[in-house]
Amino acid sequence: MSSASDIHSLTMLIRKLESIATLTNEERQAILSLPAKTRVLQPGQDIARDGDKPSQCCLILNGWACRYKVLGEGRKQIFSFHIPGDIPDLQSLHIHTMDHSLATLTEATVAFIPHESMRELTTRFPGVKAALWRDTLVDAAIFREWMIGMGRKSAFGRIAHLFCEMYLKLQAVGLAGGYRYPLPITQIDIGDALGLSNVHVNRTLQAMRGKGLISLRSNTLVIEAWDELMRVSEFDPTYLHLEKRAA
Amino acid sequence: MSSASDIHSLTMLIRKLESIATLTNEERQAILSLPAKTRVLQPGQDIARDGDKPSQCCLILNGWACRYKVLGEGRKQIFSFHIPGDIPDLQSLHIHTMDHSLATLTEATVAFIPHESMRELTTRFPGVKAALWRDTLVDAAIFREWMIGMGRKSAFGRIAHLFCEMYLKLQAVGLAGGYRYPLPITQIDIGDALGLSNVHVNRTLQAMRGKGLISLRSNTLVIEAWDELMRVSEFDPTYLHLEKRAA
DNA sequence: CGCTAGCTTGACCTAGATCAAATATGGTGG
DNA sequence: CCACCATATTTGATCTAGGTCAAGCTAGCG
Repeated sequence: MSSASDIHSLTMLIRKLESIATLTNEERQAILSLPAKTRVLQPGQDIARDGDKPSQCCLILNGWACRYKVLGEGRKQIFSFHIPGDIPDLQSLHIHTMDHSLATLTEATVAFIPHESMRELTTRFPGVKAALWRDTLVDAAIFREWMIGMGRKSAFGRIAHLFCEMYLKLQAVGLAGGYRYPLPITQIDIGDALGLSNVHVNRTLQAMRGKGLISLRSNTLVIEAWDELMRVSEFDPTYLHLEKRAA
Repeated sequence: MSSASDIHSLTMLIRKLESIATLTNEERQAILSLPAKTRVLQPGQDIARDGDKPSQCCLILNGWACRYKVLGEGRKQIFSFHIPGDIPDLQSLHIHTMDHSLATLTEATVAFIPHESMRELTTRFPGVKAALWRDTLVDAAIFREWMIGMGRKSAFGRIAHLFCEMYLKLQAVGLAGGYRYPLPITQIDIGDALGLSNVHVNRTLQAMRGKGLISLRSNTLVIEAWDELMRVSEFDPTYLHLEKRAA
């Protein structure tokens, strides 16, 4: 059942989908009437675990989450960071067993939407289905871009690329502007995402500060030289497939 | 228009889709009646290039292909290997601009299917649409698994993992069995896929041969110790989401 | 005010890169 | 059948980005 505040929260999903696709008024209305149960989660809490068979999707309303998998001996790989508007486990609609885990990185507000409701929605509105499929494809495009980083870029380029990517993603849903945004994750998280040790992330961040590319204090990232940051990281935003191209 | 030989070729697509989903008789029939233009391509030929806006999908009937992107200074990242039954540019249905390239690795037979025909098919048969969406999601799962390799595994583990993965994928469409398969790619290709230099790929392959895990001569890979290969590469086939689980 | 999670620094080490040259190998044309 | 060529593979020597280990430091919070 949707309450007044849930309706506001589903606006976040509309904003996200409209950053990569176009929706009709009817489709927006239908999304707004999705039933969603909202919960506030603590940082570091698992939302879905490797092996689970979820019966609902989760929409991030506030805070950050990540998808990850742990291997032996404390090795961990983060696959993606998720921000408000994202449905990080959208794939569970079509792939019934989780092959990785999903957890909050910060305190987070999330809305749970039953698969059943999602299926009704996508059956009635093929345009919404297309937008969601497209979202999973953009997701895959981001994975590919991270693969380039881990396969062929230096630590410096990888981190710089991540900072560019998150800026555009946040900006697309109205959560960043003026080349600055809240970055509420640890250097260990950055390392686990990019295949680096926390020590090396730390040293590389200092180098980036030293070159005047960024400043990062108390979880606020300021990009001091956007063009240069894009250049050194070989960042080309095409792969995000944003409808309204940002600066 | 489909000729007799095209009908045979679309069987390959059915086989692939049935490895990850179930199809009704009606759906199989509809797939068989897709129009497809078949062509034979030389090795190393681009099928679609970064920046293109394709109006058709390409189905691999014979040979191998790969998706890749080139950066400056000869650096190249291969994102995926594709084998018969795959539609490597399926995403072009929903993402209109290519953000990477697609090329043959060997001489290859491919069938081109107009987007329009794919759209008709998926509109009439939601089950086929679901199977194709699922295919793009499995694709993304494979990207994630490669990310684990590049981020957190040794060269040895990465190559071993690739060998396990390709065996199950080939087996799923009937192109491998008895722990052996044709591997018609160079050591440079393997390096470009896994983020390694050709020299190091070579040395690692020798180590794998030395340990009696594989043999590889004249483009034929024999897995001499499947269990051990799985173990050293931390290979867990769950992420392939195959309907009929292989050995 | 003290605890704890995160950040920073230093010393040292290693997997894998790079560079350069030598061999295979598999066609091709004669 | 052979000589030739281009493409792969293999080997050796050397180098470096980034890992590992261990110890301080700092800041926010109860």
